[in-house]
Amino acid sequence: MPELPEVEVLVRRLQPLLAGKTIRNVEVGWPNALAPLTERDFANALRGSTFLEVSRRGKYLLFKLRPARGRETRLLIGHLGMTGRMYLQKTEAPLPKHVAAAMDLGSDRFIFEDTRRFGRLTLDARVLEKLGPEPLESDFNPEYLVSSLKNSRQAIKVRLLDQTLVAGVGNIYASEALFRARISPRTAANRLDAGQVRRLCRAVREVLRAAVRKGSTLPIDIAGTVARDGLFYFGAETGATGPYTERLLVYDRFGLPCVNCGTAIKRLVQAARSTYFCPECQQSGRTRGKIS
DNA sequence: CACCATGTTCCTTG
DNA sequence: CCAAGGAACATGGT
Repeated sequence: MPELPEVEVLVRRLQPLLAGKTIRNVEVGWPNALAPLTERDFANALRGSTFLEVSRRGKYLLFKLRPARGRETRLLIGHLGMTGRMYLQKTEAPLPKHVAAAMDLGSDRFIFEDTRRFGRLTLDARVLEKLGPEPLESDFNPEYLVSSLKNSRQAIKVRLLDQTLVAGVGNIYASEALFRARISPRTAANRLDAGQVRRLCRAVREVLRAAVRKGSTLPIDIAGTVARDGLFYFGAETGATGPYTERLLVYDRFGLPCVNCGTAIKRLVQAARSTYFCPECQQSGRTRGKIS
């Protein structure tokens, strides 16, 4: 479930559930998720620690912990990869099949499960150093974007996925942002004019903010009485009516009519990832073609 | 068997 | 040194 909005919504929901809880024990189902720590070092470091605060940086979840001994707080860092989920379940409940790590909190158990195993949960904070600005903060602005894009001939869609440019945009919201900015995903980054960069900057912020807003109103089952929550892009699991239905305007809509002009949405592959766009609304180069 | 999937990192090539 | 492309990581769904 992992782009910035999904992580943000998850963080907001985990915060009140975890704050003040102490880790009594740790069970590990997939030691590689903890790298470079070993299973034993990980468990020893966490056992007895208390959750102070849950926050986010890009697509990473940040768990601030007060250790059992000593005054230094510690930072546990989570990444959901492609299929990671985090939630609480009752201690008596059976562990899920693809559990990477589970933390016993007393009456609850904090679960990190991940079928595809691209996710991570580690005390190694180096990954955070390389991240670019937060897209919803003020240092992500047109001036920054102009100067960051001017020396790259890479397609703008591919640039948006670079977490050192901006932290938290993934494959889905990259397509969505370009659609809203009416920019072709194939345009070389250094060929965007100032107006396009300004539109793109605003589109990225709006698309992410809107997704956080929608996710925040969803009745997801983070407490884990049901194994799955509804916080997913396609929303199919809990009956995708209501707020989900029109969440994504181009992503995964190949062949379907553009919501602006009715032209069939196209799909292309860039950097081995699918890109969806409207060939009519998103033309490369100058602002040619009709505007809706 | 084929191809697809919300992500990141490492290696190679130019 | 950098930019860009591709493979690798691993599993499941269609």
